[in-house]
Amino acid sequence: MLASATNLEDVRPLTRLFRALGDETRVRIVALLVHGELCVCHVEEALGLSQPNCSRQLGILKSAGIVDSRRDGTWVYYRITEQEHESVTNVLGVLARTFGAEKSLRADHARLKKNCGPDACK
Amino acid sequence: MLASATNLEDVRPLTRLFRALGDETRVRIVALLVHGELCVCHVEEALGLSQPNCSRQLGILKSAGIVDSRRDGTWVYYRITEQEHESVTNVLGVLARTFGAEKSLRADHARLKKNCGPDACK
DNA sequence: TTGCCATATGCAGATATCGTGATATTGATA
DNA sequence: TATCAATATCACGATATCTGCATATGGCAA
Repeated sequence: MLASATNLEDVRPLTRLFRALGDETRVRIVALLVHGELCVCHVEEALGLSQPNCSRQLGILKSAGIVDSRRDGTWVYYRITEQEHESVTNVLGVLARTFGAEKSLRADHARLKKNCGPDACK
Repeated sequence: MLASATNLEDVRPLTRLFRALGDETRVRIVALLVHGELCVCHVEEALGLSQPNCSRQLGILKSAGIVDSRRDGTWVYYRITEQEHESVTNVLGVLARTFGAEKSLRADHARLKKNCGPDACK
């Protein structure tokens, strides 16, 4: 039976990914994080998001397994996670190639990251 | 300014794609169509969808620009479309590689397609 | 401890999405 | 023309998503 061949096991991880990325803000966040980890306040500033909204979108990406976070004092840094499913890795790879090529963005990103210290936010 | 670097023009086509694929049923449909075009009734049967639902999902994929359709008599055949944006093509390529590798699925698909004639449905 | 900063979460209203049953449309055929 | 088969759409209720405001948490420093 065909229905069983397209089994849900194969489809679910991708659906989960797509659902999480089905939002302009979150795609922009991932496009940023493709260049390396960033703390919340800089994503917030870079994309012009409100603090609660930024935190929430990152939370959604995190619970979808797309990003992970580490705490450093008061700051929380988010980065794109290593993936379990190859197909998911590949889709994220497309994003990396699509947005990773923009040198100006990468430079901005590096500057932001460098400045991410006690006096960097606000 | 960083916000302008991650410009919406780059992000929108991908967001549109992800949004359309952020549903299990639609990923399964795309996984089927990766092997070639199919008429509605066979997608319906293969995935165990109600007729209105199947037509609706295909409509959503179509208005998202992921699939296209041609009419042949009473039947309407859907297929995956050539894409304008390279990033979108690449994501669909991942799906093709992910689901295109399943030989059994492809065989089922070929059989279904072959049977798609006056007496094939129901 | 107190106070402050960065981040997270609860709540609420507006909006969007999903799936179903009923109905409309379109094309082939008699 | 009438009729049937395949597909599309409408109307609806149930459910989920999005975002702002207010508030809570967690860490640091005085």
